[in-house]
Amino acid sequence: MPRSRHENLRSTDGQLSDRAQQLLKTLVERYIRDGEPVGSRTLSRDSGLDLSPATIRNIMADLEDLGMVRSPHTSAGRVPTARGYRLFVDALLAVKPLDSREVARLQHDLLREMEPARGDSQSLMTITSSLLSGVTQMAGLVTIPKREFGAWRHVEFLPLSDNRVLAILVINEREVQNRILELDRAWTQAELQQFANYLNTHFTGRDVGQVRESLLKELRNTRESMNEMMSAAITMAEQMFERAPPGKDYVLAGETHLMEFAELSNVDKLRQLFEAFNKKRDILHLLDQCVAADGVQIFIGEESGYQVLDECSVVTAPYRVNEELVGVLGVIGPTRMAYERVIPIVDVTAKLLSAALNPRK
Amino acid sequence: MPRSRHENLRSTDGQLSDRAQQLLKTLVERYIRDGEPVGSRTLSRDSGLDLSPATIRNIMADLEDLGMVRSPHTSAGRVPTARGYRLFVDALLAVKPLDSREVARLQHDLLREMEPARGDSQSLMTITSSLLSGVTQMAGLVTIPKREFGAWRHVEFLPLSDNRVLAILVINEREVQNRILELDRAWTQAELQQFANYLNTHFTGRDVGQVRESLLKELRNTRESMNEMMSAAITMAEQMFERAPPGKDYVLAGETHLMEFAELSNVDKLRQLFEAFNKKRDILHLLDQCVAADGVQIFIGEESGYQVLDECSVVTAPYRVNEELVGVLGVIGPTRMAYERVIPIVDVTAKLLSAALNPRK
DNA sequence: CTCTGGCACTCAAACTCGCTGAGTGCCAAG
DNA sequence: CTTGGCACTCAGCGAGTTTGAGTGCCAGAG
Repeated sequence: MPRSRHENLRSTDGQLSDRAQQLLKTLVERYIRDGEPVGSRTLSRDSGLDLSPATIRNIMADLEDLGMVRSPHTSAGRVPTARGYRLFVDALLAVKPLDSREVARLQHDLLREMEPARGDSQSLMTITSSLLSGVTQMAGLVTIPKREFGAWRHVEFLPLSDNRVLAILVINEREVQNRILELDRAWTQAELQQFANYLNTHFTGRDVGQVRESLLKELRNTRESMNEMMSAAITMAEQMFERAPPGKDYVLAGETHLMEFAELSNVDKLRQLFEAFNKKRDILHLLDQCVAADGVQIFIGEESGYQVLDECSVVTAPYRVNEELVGVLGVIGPTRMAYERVIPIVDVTAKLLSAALNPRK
Repeated sequence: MPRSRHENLRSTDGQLSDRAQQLLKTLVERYIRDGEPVGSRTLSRDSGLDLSPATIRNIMADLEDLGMVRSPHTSAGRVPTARGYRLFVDALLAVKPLDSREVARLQHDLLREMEPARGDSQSLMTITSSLLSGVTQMAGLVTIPKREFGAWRHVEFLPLSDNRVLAILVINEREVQNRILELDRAWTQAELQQFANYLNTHFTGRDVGQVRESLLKELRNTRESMNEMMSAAITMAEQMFERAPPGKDYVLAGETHLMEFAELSNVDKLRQLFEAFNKKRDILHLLDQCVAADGVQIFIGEESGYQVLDECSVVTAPYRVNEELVGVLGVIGPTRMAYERVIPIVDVTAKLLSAALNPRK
């Protein structure tokens, strides 16, 4: 139990008093702006509450007991903790939905960059990541969707040695994926051609995700009634989908921006962070958690559970194709970032990317 | 004209005396080992020359006049300059050709990693780059060859909208390249199929580079005698080769190692370096100069002409396919690197990669 | 002419000291 | 509950000191 002498600053359910919230808000805003511990005098001046520094000191002591703020050392001002940021972001921050002129600008920039890469979703991810990083001056991040989407265009099978077959699948206008299939027997080139023809006539123009699903269903339901050729063709297509695309898992851009922040000027910390980016595993795991939740997600500092992200926050939003969430994008920056600006940017960018990926346009 | 009072320490043609060379050698070795300015006393002890510190100081003054060494400040020892390193690697360094056990180890590691990626040269580059970085504890670097190589396997043309065609070229076992061709008129799927058939029957199994050359020749020589179909097919194939592969230009690995070096602990310098890696342009230009020269090439510090590489050295070696130099690989590290070790490693790795890429095995 | 010991000198790095100013905690009075 | 007052703390800064490694130069020995 906190030994604060001002228990009544919080209402009974553990919430903070309005006054305390207002002060926390001002403190966080100040700290985000200047990056320096905020003292009671400053708060007294800037909070608009007309309280003396002494009173504010009392309230700050309470906030400290609650773990919302802390002092770097005895005679410094207060700095928000992860928990303080959390409250700030959840309850105190008024995210204004981004000036429509700015939205237009983002959209314009994105479309301009995307123009030459139309139809190649890998490039779209890269471009979007760069845009995010450029506009926020932090690191941009876009996951490559695990689920395939887009219109089935064409498939081609080429025999390799040892029962192996190279499958080439063209999706959309210009997206080409290739896998190696390990089969249980060798097929002649003519047979493979037949399979490809069969699949192409059936599936061309349909959404790849749907194709995948209907393959599963069709195989189970009508296996007996199929002739050998159809059956083999479908088995191959199935295997093609099973082998996950070998590509990378997310596209990162503008990592170098992170080097400009004072709180990351520790080279060792920086190194660990960059190594985590390269290893990808942890970051990916974190991002996975964000695909599920609709809307903007925020991880603040230690909240993420990964030690390297100590002094970083991650702001993400999922993007969708055909109403289905398929990936996330976002930014990574110092905990001390301008959430107010970053949140709507990430939000809008996710929507713009969704729009760009959406087949009907 | 240097005002040294010991002109005779150099022989008439401007070379250094043996003694001075020996001292420079010891100095560079020391400095590479410890990273700290080397004083006259240390040299007197370690050079094996049986000279007093005072004498050595005189010689050092000469070396300083010649721009081989410099003092960080008055009362510090001497540190090699780029020119000093240059003389060291060119004349003083005895590169022993790497223990055959170590070669075997390298080869073993490389082959083990490459096994699952056989036939996909992009992956081979990535793997090689990682290996270089891992074994040298610096940044590894492999350029993607500009010239294509490998056996033509299969080509496929798919019509897109607006006279555009998606060309898919399969090389070797599993390497798939695709380009978009902008043509002067639309072709039907059947026509495109004919073109592809024609090209495949003619070229399958042949080296892509040779195909490219013979396309140029054939088109000029026999254009008149060809029927329209052949002519169109060849024009398309030509265009396919013209459009450079869209991929990246080099594969970098282990940049993070560079953060561990004291001379790069300046965050700002580090940022500039990493930005140069991302922009690629300058680095690529530097690497281009290395493809021509056979054998190991070394750029030391400012020699490269790029300001960001100030305190870095780049050690490269070209690799080849079919006796032809097609790309370079190498490492980037601090000027103060163990050249003696790095040079043979880069050399051998280039040979190993060449072997792995060589079609006849 | 070459080498060497000696000597004066320089300078970065490490440490101390004291000061200042921003800020705190606590208390007693309004 | 709020406030002014007071004692206290502590990082940061600048100035001063010491230390040690190392230099340059000189004069004498070989």
